[in-house]
Amino acid sequence: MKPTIYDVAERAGVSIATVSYVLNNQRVGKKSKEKVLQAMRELNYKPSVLASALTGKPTSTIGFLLPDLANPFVAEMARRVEDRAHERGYNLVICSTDFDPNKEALYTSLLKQKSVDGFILAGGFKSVEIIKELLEEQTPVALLAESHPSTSVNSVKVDDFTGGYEVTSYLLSLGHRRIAVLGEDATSTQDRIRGYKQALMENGIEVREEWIAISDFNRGNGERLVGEMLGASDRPTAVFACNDLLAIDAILAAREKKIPVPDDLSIIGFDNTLLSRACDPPLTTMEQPMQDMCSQVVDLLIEEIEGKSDLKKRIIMLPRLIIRQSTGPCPSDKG
Amino acid sequence: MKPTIYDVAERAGVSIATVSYVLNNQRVGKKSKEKVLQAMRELNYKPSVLASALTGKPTSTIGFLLPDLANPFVAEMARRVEDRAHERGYNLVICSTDFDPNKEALYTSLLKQKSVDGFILAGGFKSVEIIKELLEEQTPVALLAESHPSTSVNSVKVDDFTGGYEVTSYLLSLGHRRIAVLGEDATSTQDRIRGYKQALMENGIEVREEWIAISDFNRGNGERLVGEMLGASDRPTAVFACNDLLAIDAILAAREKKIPVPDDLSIIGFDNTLLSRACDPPLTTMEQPMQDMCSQVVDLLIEEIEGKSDLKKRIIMLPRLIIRQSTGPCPSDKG
DNA sequence: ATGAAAGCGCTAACAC
DNA sequence: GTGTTAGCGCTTTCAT
Repeated sequence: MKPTIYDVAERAGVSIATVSYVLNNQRVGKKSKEKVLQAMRELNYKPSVLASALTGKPTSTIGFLLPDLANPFVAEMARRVEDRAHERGYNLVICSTDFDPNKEALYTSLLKQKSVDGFILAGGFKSVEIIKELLEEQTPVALLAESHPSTSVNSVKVDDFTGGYEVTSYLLSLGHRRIAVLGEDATSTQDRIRGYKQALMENGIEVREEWIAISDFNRGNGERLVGEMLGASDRPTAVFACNDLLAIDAILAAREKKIPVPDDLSIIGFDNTLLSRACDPPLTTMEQPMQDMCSQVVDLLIEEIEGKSDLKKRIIMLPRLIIRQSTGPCPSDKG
Repeated sequence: MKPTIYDVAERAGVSIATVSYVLNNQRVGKKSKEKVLQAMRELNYKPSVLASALTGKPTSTIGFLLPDLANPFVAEMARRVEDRAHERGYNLVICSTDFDPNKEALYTSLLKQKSVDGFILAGGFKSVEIIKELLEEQTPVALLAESHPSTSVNSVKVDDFTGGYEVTSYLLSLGHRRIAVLGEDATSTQDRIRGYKQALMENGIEVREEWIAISDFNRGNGERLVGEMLGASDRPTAVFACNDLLAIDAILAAREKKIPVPDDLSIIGFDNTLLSRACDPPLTTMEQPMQDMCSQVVDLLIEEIEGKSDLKKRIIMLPRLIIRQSTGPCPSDKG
């Protein structure tokens, strides 16, 4: 049987209270501390997190709800969050919610039963009610790549509006005037599109709603949407995809239609994932400072969990344009 | 405060035992059962997994140790495992071990303290000692995309030897005689290389050790290794990469050296991940029946956890060749 | 500085 | 069929 504090206490010739004290670095005589430590080593004793959690102590476990672990961007995020959490002595329970409010409710409830200390909710978390509920019951929460303007909750994200604005400005600077957007049904997309519209407007360019496509989360859907836009006689010369995965959809659509990228069509992504280097042509994209963002949410959450700070923060980071080979001057402008 | 069985019992006018019984679907009178259920609803009662686990019941949590969540292949695997686990009512605690035995030891120990019911160890798990240790203490374990011939442990994987053999046979059938391999330091690579050598030998082709490259786990390392092989005057006409990520490294190396794929160099991958469709040219690759494999390990592990079966199984699935555009006839053979 | 003992929420004999 | 009660392993108050 696994050794318990009783075994350790007995072996060290002290009471279980004393053992518990050394476990928690409380006041203990140097001598008995040494004996206890010795006994622990000899028995290869590992305290039970369960038992200690039952008495009210935290479990050092964080629930991480994300849309879909199979998405490389999300997976990379998960890895960064995991790393930081481990560094801080926490474990991660990961659940993919598929943008489904039912799953969100299910998993938050489940994880609460398992006494996670807090939640990190990653971009694309749908249910504001759940967030509010967690907040009300004082469950520590932090949002990653997402924020809720009206709610007082910790969050870390990039400035999506600026991102959209800068992407569009860059395309404009290349001479493009006919710029399409491919996004998904998420708040980040909305903000990026606002930035896109702003940039167009400032340059006196009309926004064409038929060039704003929102993909659902089925793989290949973006490819179809871009295909349709490219099929029209009057087609865009540039596509701003709201993430790298969608940008690849756009590349596939262009390839299908035999439209050379970037010569006849510029494509720009968002996220700067591994994918953006691997695809052909390598993707011009907006980089999100992933590592930083992930460390920050974890730290934010842990601060709240450990009660070191009860002020909520909203951290906004700035994205950065990475120019590769999927973008070029507007065709009609060329020599 | 969160309601406990005591609250429920009081409200329903029964004893806590009765409440516990309905919780566990034991013999209870229909009447009191109804009352208890009613009380639970009214109080929005959720049982504490901690407390029940402390009495020896399982936690319905599985520890999933994998090499690196940021690797898209691994992430996809994680997602499948997650799905199946959730279907069966289990949660997943995921830890990336980076092929580092120290991390492996750390996380298994940590998760044992948190009373996970069992472990799934994914391909590339280094430490045989840890596996043996888990086995000895009767901790349920299942291996995914990995197996240990000498140990009696549940495992699910593809037949790597056959995979390597078939990849090589296919390349041979295209006329290639100078075939390089790019692998990583994993048992799966070793088996695939055995298959590769076997196929070469059967065709009377000499194995050239300088064409067998093993990449470490630093990104871009594979690219360098292939670059070196392609730089030699006497270079291979085909590269067998032991996973899609490495195949992309090979594509990048070829692109760098301005060697057209597949015209002057055929490249073949393994895994059939999302990447293989997205890259250019789309990758010919061996498909692992990921979804099946993942469901199976989860089921295998849960069977052991729930004590429904104490026989160990080793499940071997067969990989399947997916032909896309990264492979073609050997240059010198061409019209 | 250390120990005795109550209690965290639940399970499972055992008794009725 | 239902209640009583003794734990599960640990924390923590209160004495000493």
